[in-house]
Amino acid sequence: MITKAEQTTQFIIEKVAPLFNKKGYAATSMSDITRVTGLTKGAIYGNFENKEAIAIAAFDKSVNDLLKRIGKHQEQSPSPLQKLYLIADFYKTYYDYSKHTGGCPILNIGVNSVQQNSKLVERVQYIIQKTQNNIAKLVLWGIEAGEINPEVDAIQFAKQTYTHIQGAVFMSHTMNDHSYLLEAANNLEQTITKELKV
Amino acid sequence: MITKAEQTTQFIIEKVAPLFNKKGYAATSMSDITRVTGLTKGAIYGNFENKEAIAIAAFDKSVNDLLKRIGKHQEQSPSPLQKLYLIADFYKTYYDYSKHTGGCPILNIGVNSVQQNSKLVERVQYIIQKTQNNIAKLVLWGIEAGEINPEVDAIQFAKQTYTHIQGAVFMSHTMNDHSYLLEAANNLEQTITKELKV
DNA sequence: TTTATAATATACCAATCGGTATATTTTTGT
DNA sequence: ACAAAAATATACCGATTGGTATATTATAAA
Repeated sequence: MITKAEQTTQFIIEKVAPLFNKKGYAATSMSDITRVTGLTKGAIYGNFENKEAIAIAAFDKSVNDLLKRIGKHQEQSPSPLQKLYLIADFYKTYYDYSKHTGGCPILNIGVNSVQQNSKLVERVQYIIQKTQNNIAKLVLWGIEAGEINPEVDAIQFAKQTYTHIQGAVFMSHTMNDHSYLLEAANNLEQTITKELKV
Repeated sequence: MITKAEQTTQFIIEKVAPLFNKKGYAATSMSDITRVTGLTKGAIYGNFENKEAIAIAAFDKSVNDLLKRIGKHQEQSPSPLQKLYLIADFYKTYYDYSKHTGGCPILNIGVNSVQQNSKLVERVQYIIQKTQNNIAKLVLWGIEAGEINPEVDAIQFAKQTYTHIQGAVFMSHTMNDHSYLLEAANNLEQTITKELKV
């Protein structure tokens, strides 16, 4: 049985996630939170211990939504090589998607919680590491499957790929220009074709 | 003649720039500013109209220091191709440099002022555009000088290069790991050698 | 339908926010 | 050394901050 409070908790998280994403931890106030939810402080503090707990739940929600989406996009092919192409393909649509969630949670929360909020930055680091490992695993899997050149350094490729993508996310959002993400995605496709594909 | 106020203004900016860089606009308070400067509100508001003016001056100072440093580093060679290599070389040392200035001003102020402070984000956009144009100009100059393959798309290369570097700045600082910047710099050197050099 | 409990609203707290008026001190030109 | 002006310090402003104690309302089991 799903209680009323559990519903309210989810409702608050959904409403508040884009806010923390956009403004960051310090700049998001409790009155911002009551405003976007239409609830009072009593309701908010009845469901969360403090502001930090809300920010953490909001980050987790944003990231889980994102990871689910990327995961689903990769289901279009069972081949590890094709899954790598599908990651590039995913980021062609990421500008519009992340706009309506208040920006990229990894980038935004990463930048504005580093050396500011240890709990948040630890979560960001964990997600980055996890995402990187997933890319590296696809490469190793592709090598096993004979689809990818066995001389490729999986971890180095994963780091380089994720670095470039996050750079493109930053540039596109800061410059209000879709093209950085499009070109980074195209570039990734070319790199896969030239340097990974057997 | 340099007045006392002008001295104080510069002093405030120097002390405060790493603070805004690290914490962002909203999270940096006037009491933070009086604390790190050792001055009172009277002195601060005697030299700046408001908090936003301090943040803008701090950003300009951080960026000017950075651009001067990159410019100086490139003076080591008159050749446009070598200047591109020197840009890659510069970013090998950027992790330590940007750490003691509270992080990269372009990345940090970019992320936390986008859709929050139009004056700041406009300045960030201007600097990104300017830096990109400088890279593109080096490529064009290198083509004219016969050092660089004339088929290279200068603007595309500049965008891609700057995107990758900013991604590496983000990753290194968020993950507390120098290697992202080192590997991005090495990667840039390889790209110059393989795709630009005639 | 009643009752216990869970969930939300209201009203408040001290602390801090950005900013200002004025008093005091320091600098500057003479 | 002195007076005028510039620069800095002090003391305050109303508004807002995150958070809490308590009152009220809604839910759910009997």
